[in-house]
Amino acid sequence: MRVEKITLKKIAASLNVSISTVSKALKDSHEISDLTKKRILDYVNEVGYRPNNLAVSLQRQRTMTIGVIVPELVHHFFSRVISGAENYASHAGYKLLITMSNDEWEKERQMTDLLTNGYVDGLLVSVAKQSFEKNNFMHFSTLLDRRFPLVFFDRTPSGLNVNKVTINDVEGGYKATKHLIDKGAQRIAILTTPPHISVGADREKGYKKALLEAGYELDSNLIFHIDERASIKEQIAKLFDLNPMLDAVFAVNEKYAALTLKLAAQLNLKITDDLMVIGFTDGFISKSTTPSLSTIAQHGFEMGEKAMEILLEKIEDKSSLNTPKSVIIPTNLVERESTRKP
Amino acid sequence: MRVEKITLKKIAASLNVSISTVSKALKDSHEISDLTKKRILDYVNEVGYRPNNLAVSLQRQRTMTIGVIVPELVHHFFSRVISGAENYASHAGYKLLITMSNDEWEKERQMTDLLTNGYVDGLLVSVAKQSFEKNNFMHFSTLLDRRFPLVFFDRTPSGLNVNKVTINDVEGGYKATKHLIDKGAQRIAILTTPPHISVGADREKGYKKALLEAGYELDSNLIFHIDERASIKEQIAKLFDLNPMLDAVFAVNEKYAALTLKLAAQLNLKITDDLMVIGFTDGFISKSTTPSLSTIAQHGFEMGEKAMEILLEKIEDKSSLNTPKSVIIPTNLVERESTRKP
DNA sequence: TTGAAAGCGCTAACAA
DNA sequence: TTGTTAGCGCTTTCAA
Repeated sequence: MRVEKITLKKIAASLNVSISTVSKALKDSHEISDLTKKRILDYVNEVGYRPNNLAVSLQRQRTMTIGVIVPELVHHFFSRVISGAENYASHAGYKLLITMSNDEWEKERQMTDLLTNGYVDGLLVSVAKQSFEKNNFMHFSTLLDRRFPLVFFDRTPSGLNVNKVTINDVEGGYKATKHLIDKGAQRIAILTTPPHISVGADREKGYKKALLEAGYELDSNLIFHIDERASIKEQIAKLFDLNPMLDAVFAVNEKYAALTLKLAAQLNLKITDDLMVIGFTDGFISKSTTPSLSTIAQHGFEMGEKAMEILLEKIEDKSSLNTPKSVIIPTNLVERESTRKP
Repeated sequence: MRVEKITLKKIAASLNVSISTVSKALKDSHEISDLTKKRILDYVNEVGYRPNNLAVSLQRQRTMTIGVIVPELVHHFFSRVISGAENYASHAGYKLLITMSNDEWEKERQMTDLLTNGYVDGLLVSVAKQSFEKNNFMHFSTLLDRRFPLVFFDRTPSGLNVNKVTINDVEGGYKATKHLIDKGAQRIAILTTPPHISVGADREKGYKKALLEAGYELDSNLIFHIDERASIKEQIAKLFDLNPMLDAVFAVNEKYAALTLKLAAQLNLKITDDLMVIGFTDGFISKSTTPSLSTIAQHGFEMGEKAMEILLEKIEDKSSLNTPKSVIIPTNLVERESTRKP
């Protein structure tokens, strides 16, 4: 069992050649004779040499890897974005290194630091909730100053002129609400996030826009900002308690939508006669509930691909860094059983 | 806007001191006078210097980061394991770098190579499906030869004596099936993976064991190996077609279980009178379906913590590498509506 | 065709 | 208290 690590230096010593000869031979350089090449290659295969990536990257000042920072991994949507990014990146010869911020500012800062100081050539980020709460994006503005290639997706920092790929959340919220209105709903509630989460706030804007446009009145009893630190289910239960006449719910994510459905079943409410529900994000959950959930599809995979496309463009052509690019991925309504009326 | 990168060398030159003085000052070394320290620190803060992690790691031969390779991210279970691993690691001062194999052998090999040649001090892996199909684990045996700290979780390579944290899948399958038997089921089907996926195969073993022990006969019509490249739903539909007398289904994962429930609703089968369903993995899906799903909880978070605990132990005490450690995380039955009879 | 040497950015032993 | 130097493992230019 071998334990010491093998380096070019050791190979060179064993074979009585210089380090540069070994290095060149491994790159199949024409400078090296076939005989020497073979001798070196044979030996290298035998001992199972692997170049040290740290040294290579340090020297090359290029890593061919891209960093991704997401708030969490459990969300189907983020996983899809990552898959899309991975797909695009791998075709271009880049690898992906993924980290989680856990929605914490400090961890986001730490991972940004780790990745952008040598590990990766570019960074893809969806911003942590806590960074919005603190309204602190200085770890990103430093990167911008350094002209480090950086693209945001879905959750983008406020007040910074950056590259970003998002969906039109206002429009998405509008579409969802409009759909409920078209189906005849009279009292439509929204289950949304606290106001500092831009995606939730925007979907809420769309909700309000659709209601007002249709001549409905806004009712603050119907607008619930879910606090995830407490029991989500109890908060939804309270919504039902407070609003006996409720006939439709727009939930800004799959989780809230699925829980609403579950609670409705417990309350013996008939979908869609008594209640209609529409969610957001077309993940596995929406397809597998009974009844299945109508939703707004976000196309995470495409978002990841597009974000990576922009990032690689910024990496390969640094001059393009001067003009931040902003792309909006279209959403669309997916109608399923939870809003399908005869 | 600053664009060139700042290094110790440049700082030293600007301040007319040596590189090592700057380096020491940044570490708050007692060797450096307070005056010089202040001068350096002030300057460093002003220009926003960040050490190059590549250089630091190369020099230190230590990165304080751990690599994780998972088949995919969309599975709630893997996300939970990662969270557990992250939790333990961060308390010990380690960071996590996550990559996906996409269940592909080549990508798994590539990421193993990338991470273990400089980027990380240790590796946590759940093996790709394709590696089982090819029965090729040489990228791992090379690591073992090199005595690189390595711990597997959930899906472990066959025929290699390695550190691993798993659940007892045979026992899990047994518990699930036994539960259905206890509830009075007569014709119990299993929806499982192709035989080369060890976790599926083991759960199937437990299924058979429970049936035989209870005096049931094994019926190959009731054993379905799902091929995920084709429509899962159609395959489940076929199971129902073939077995009109079917009264219970054990699905080896949440996805198959949720789809079974959905199909049952479409066929107007009453849960639990006509059909009972039990799944595997206690994720969000199992809780949110209607009826909610009974399942075998795998405790992914604990698995991640334990795997990381073992890995860090191997890293800190290299001598422990000689004795591979194998830990089994207990599973438990979670009874919900899909098997709850009056 | 091969080798010497500089350098990527940093740490740390040793010298001044 | 500060600076010089060697070296982590590699690439690459230039010399032999």
